[in-house]
Amino acid sequence: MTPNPPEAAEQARGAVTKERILTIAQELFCARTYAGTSIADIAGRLGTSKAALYYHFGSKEDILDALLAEPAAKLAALADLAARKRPRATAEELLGGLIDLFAGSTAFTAIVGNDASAHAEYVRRYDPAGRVELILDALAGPRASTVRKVRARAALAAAKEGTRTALEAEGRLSEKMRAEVLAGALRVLSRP
Amino acid sequence: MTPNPPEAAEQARGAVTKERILTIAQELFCARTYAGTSIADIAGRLGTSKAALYYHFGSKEDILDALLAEPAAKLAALADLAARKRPRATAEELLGGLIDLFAGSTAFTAIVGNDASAHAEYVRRYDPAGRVELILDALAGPRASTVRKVRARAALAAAKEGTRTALEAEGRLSEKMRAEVLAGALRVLSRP
DNA sequence: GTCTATAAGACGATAGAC
DNA sequence: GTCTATCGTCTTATAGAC
Repeated sequence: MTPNPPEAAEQARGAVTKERILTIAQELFCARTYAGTSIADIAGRLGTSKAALYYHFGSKEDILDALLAEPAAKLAALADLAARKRPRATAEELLGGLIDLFAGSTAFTAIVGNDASAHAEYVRRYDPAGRVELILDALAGPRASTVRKVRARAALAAAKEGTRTALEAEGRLSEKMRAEVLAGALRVLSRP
Repeated sequence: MTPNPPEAAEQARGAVTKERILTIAQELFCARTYAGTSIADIAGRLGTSKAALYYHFGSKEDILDALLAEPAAKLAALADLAARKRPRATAEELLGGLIDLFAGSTAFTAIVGNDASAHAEYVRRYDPAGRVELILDALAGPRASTVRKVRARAALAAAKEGTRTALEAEGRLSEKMRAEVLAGALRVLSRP
């Protein structure tokens, strides 16, 4: 990955820097959107020059890539689950899977359905099939009415923002909180 | 407003152009974020030069201003309601008021809580007091636990996305849909 | 009210030294 | 692996003609 690997120690330092870049980029992309964050902003926080940053990543898009590739793959798996016929996936499984996805990547949470500038890029590269919409369809049910579509979208939003808030308040998503958020999202989806 | 008003007809044409600019800007800011939309983008859709656009608005920020000033004032009124002691505002009143706000301005819906690039600007100019947080506190109740805060944030998100989806599907928010979205948001807020 | 032309700077990205 | 210096492009915004 790193060209001409010189020594184990230097390789390790490079990997650390790469991780730091991703952490900073995640924070800034979330706080100011992808389009609103410049390479200079990231380099400034990193304490290096822009050129140093380009040693680790070939482009600004590559940084976004590195942040979204893993959650995108997980989303694809969840979409497969949503498309499964029998046994049909339950709302618990789908919303629970989304909650775990949101808990696993704040960048994913901030970008999917929020940051349209990064979202366009994300869709082009990872989700040409519109997997979020696929999961929403599964949540709403076949040939869903507008009311059911509205409920599905609202449930997803509740799952997302609930997870984000819990994560912000407690640093991690405890089992208890996960159950709480999931129960809330399920209550939006269908009247008890 | 328009410098050196020449004739009623020309003034009217100017007002129409100004409205068109706002419509286009709203669409683009929502689709690509504020930071991701350039003056050239707007002028391109408008079919004029960038300079023509600057005749109607002094800056890019002024366009955002024109889109957010009215909903921001309504939000302030809602925050006053949230701060009222007796009779204390109900969750129905607060979430219903938010739904009406979301229904009244897609720009507000897209920006508040989503587009961080515009949100920072919005907060600086219109909401230094953090009125959304004030309403969330009222929804969660005094000295709220994390669970209650999570529920409040999830309810707000459900109200927002529910409204957005209904508006997208039917062009307007019917009374029936408003009641449906409100009921959903209330179900997240507290178990029945 | 709209145009062309252009200023002044930020942007993503690269070259080449160390 | 990081630097300085720079390229070309895009950005917001203005000047001045029509």
